[in-house]
Amino acid sequence: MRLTMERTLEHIDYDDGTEELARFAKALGHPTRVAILKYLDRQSCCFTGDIVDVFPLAQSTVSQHLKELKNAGLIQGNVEPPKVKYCINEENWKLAKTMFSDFFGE
Amino acid sequence: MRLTMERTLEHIDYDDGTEELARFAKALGHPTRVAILKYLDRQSCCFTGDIVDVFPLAQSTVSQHLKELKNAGLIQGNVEPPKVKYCINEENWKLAKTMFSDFFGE
DNA sequence: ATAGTTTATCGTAAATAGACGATGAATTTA
DNA sequence: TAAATTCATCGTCTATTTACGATAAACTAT
Repeated sequence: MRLTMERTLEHIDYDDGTEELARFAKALGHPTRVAILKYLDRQSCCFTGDIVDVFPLAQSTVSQHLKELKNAGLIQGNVEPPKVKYCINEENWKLAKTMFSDFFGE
Repeated sequence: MRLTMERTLEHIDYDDGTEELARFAKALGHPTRVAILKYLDRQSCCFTGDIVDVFPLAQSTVSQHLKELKNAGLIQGNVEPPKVKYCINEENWKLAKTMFSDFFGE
C-alpha cells in the first residue's frame, strides 16, 4: 500500500519585490528567451516570423516563448494584420533593470 | 512557404553570454532563492540551519535550493563542522551584476 | 563506543516547462 | 468566394523542477 503525501503547498508570502524579481528572472531563465530579447533590443521591434526564422525552433515553440515574455511584462505585442509586432516593454524593462540593479547592490 | 524543419532537439548554440545570463537568471527564478540571497546579503554569511529556520520549508528543500545557487555560482559553501557556512560568491556576484546591467543597457 | 547535531543525498510524487505537429482565427490577396 | 499568410492555441509527450520524508555521512560531545 502506498501513502499519498499530505502536501500543504500553502503559498509562502515573500515580500513584493522578491516575487517580482523572481518573475522577471524566471522569464530570463531560458537562453532562447534571452536571445529573443537581445534580438528585439537590436531591432527595436520585429514580427513573430522574424524570430521564427532566426531560431531553429518550431513556430509554436517561439510563440510560446513570446507569450511567456509578454506575461512577464518584458515585451508587448501589437497586431498589424496579418502580423504581430513585438517590442520591448520599455516601462517594465526599466523596472526590471532597476530591480536587478538594486538586488545586486549599487 | 515554410518547409518542415529537421528536428534536431540538439542543443542550440547561443553565444556565451546568453547562456550564462540565462543560467544566472534561472537560479534567480524562484522566490525562495531570491529570498535566500537577500538574507545572505544582509547577514554576509550564514549556516544552512539559519535559513531552514527562516523559511517554512523542509530542510531537504532548503538544501536543494542552496545547491542550485551554488551550482549557478552565486554562493559558496565552507564546511565548519558540524555546520556548513554559506556566503555570497563575490566574484560571480559581481559578474552577474555586470551581465544583467549590460543586458538591460547602461 | 554511543548518542546527538548538522547537512547532503536518495527516492518519489506532483507540478511546471519546453518541445512538437495540427488546427483555428483573423486578415489579405487573388 | 477561395486561397494564402500569419500567428496563437490545443493536445500531447518528455524532461525538469519543486517539494517532501527517510536515510546516510561527517563530525562532536558524552
